[in-house]
Amino acid sequence: MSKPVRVRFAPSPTGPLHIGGVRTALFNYLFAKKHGGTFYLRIEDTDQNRYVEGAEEYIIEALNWCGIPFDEGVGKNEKFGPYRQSERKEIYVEYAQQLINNGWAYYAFDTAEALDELRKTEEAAGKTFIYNHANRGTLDNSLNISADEAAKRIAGGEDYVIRFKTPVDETLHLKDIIRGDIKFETNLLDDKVLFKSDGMPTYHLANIVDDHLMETSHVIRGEEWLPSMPLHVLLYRAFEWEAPEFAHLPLILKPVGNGKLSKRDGDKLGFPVFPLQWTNPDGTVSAGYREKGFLPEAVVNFLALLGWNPGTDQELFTLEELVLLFDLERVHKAGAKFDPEKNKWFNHQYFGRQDNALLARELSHILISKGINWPIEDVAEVVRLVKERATFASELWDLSDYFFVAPAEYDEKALKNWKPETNEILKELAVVLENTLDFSPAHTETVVKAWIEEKGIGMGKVMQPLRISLVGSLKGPHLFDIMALIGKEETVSRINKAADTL
RNA sequence: GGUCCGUUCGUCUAGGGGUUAGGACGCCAGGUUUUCAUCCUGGUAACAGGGGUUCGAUUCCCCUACGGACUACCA
Repeated sequence: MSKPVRVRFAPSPTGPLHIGGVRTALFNYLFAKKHGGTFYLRIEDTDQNRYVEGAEEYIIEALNWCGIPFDEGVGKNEKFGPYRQSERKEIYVEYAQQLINNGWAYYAFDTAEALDELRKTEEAAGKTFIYNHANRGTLDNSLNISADEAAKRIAGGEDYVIRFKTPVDETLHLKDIIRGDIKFETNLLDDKVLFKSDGMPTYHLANIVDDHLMETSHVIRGEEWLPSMPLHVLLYRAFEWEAPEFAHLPLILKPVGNGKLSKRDGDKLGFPVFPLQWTNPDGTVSAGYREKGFLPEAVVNFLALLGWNPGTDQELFTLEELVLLFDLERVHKAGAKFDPEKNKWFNHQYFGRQDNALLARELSHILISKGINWPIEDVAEVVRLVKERATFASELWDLSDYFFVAPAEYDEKALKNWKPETNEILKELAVVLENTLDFSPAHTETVVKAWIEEKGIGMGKVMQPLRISLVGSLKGPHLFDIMALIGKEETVSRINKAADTL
């Protein structure tokens, strides 16, 4: 590996970035950083029909949110720019011409309709139509007419495309870093369109030209590109360029059933498949990891382990560790089913490590919207007590509402053990607490336990009703911690209210 | 249909010619927590099938089955 490592993420701005795309970007990023190389972003917008407003910005924002920003790309260190293929049109024209001149490509005048017709007839006969060496001599292209005539037709405004003249009778032995050796027969390949009649190159031409011009050392992309690898390698040969190394990543599959992960799976099973929320053209909104409360570290960690692992039992990694350990040779070959549960587990891991003060600020927003005004230090203390129960910040309110608001109703199931004498016990306890000056958890615990001992009643007979009085149900952190936070007055009031109403 | 890729617990995966086939998620049980959750401990569960090669194959080879991708003037 003498060349400096330069890898790219090259999405099409046709909509929000899919989680599979994020993983491709991540692996490129990790590989680049691991080898002290460059990770660049190229926008492959050669299909004007599929261009979607805002998609490019979305991609950039998503990469940034994930913590895997590009080093070079649109609007950033444009050393090899422009990085938008739509702005590189003339470059492709030039290279397409070069291919024509060297006999590696030819003009084809066949209309889309004519080709469709051929496909249909072949299919009806149980065969597959492929535009290649077997029939290019009989179709409407420049191979079958003189150069003058071809030039005349083009000058006359006739629509044409440029097709690759695939070599014949050759077995290609290709190497993929992940999959090893792969063989292809050139005779089975088709003469792909390199240049469209609308004046734009197809993916294949633009991709090869740019990867070369932008000095790409490794092409790391999804498995769906594997079938076009022979074409790409052949193109490098036609241009007499050194080809980069290739690595085709396994796909991310549906959690249940067969096939690759799609937007609909997320909707159906209730998890996001996009990093950031996205508003579709029809007004519907597709959920995003960020808006659902996932932490970027958790998403990255989970994605990194989908198809790769370092060979140890470690599951939690910082980005730095991933960079250090990442190795394309250790990428799994088979597709991986997306597991929303494990995804959540990762979030829970990272969620619990967050700073209490930071989470307190998030919870405060909710409190304020509900007209509750607590000192931020106390909110932080609440967070400290409940956060291990949460996977997302959005759960914080439901897990802690009783700190801020006295229970409006009591859980019926919890009331099963409520005895006739319970009300009397609570009344007495309220008095005891009323007369307790130090309301710190340690002290109230001593006081209450001593009182229980003295009364000679069971712990459960007191603690359970006490919890119901304060919380409304059988859940939550230690009661004495709760009491200290809500204060004596509130504690006594809640106990009396329960004793009076239940 | 054709081409290519793939196949270890339900899921993500480690492993590799001789292992009690390891870990994680999930699930179940026990413990801690006088509650719930967390946490801890334990349990459940896998080499797709058939042929070879070999003293021995889950591991290497072949076939079959199954899964996937591609098969556009989309990327």
